[in-house]
Amino acid sequence: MDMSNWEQKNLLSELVHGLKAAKHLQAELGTASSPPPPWLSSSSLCLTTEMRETLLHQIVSSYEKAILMLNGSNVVHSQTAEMVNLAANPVANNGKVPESPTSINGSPRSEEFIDVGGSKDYNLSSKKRKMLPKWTEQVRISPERGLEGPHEDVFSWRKYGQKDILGAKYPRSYYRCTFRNTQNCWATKQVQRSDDDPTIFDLTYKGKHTCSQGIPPRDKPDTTPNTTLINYQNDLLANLRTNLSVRTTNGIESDGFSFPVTPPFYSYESDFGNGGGTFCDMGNYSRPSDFTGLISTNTSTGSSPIFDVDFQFDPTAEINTGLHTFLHDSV
DNA sequence: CCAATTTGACCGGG
DNA sequence: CCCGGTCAAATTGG
Repeated sequence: MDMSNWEQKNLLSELVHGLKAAKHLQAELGTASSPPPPWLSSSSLCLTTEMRETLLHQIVSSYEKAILMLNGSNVVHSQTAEMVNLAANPVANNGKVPESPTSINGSPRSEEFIDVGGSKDYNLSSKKRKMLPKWTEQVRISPERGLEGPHEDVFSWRKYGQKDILGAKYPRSYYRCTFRNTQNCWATKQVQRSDDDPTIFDLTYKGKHTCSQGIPPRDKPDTTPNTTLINYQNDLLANLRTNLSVRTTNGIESDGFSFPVTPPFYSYESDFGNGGGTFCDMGNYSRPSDFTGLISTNTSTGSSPIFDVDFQFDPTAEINTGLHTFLHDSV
C-alpha cells in the first residue's frame, strides 16, 4: 500500500501551506514602506495586526502538524477556526465560527497576562478565558505508537478533568499547561475521541502558551556567565560551521537571513530575510533556536554552490539541542 | 516526598 | 435545571 506516500503528501502540503503563509507575512512585512511585489494582489496588503497574528498562527500550526506527522500521528484535518474576541471587536465577526480555513479573521489580544517575572496574576475571569483564541485539529493515531491517544505533543499538559459529553460515546478530557501556576500560562487543550472513527481524536486548543515550556528560567542579571551554556553554544557553532552547507538551485539572492522561528516559540520580530529564499530551522523542536546566519563567502565550485555561513547566537537565545535541518525554498 | 491523575463536587451560562 | 468546564481532595505512581 502507498500509505507512506500519502503521509508524505500530507506532510508536504502542510509544509507548503505554512510556507505560503510565511511568505505572505514576509511580503507584508517587507513592503511596509515599499511598493508591493507583483505577485501579490493589492488587496492582501496592509494587513491588520490581527491578520498578521492569524498568519503567524497558521505558520506555527502548520509546522506543528508537520512535526506531529513525522512523529507518527496522522493529522487528518485541521482548521484554524480562531474564535474572535467578540466583546472587544463586535463588528469583525457576526458571531459565527468561520467554516472556511481560508477566511482570515481577527484574533484576540491576550497580552496582559504575560507578566512572567513579577506578580502572580491568578484568576483569569471566565469571560476573559472565553476570549482566548481557539482552534481545533483532528489527529489519527497510528496503531504502533501508544494505542491510547494522540498525546504526542510539543507541550507538556496536565490533565485536570474528564467529562462524559451528552451525545458522545467517549468522554472528553481536559488538559492545561503544566506551567499554569509557575509561569502563569493559560493554554488548555481538550481531547475528544471521535464517535464514528475511534482512531480519530479531536483536539481543541484554547489560548497560546506564554510559558517557556521546560526551559529553565534564564539566569537573572547574574554576572557569572553560564559556562556550560557558552561552551555548548560554541560547540554547536563549531559544529555548524564545519558541517552545514547551504545549497541553492539558482544562486543566492539574499546575503543574510535568520531563522528564529521554531514553533511554538513565537518570535514576532523575526526576520525572514529579504531575498527569494526562506530558511526554516526545524530544530529538534524542544528548544527555541535563536541564531542568525550570514552568508559571507561563496566557495562554490560549479554545479553545487556552497556558501560559507557565519552563525551567531542571539545572546538572549536559549541553548538548542539536537540536529537541525534547514530547508531552503528558492522559488 | 512530590507530582500527575482520577473523580465527584462545584459553578456559571443558557 | 441541565450541561460543559473547572476545582480540588483523594489516589496513584515514580
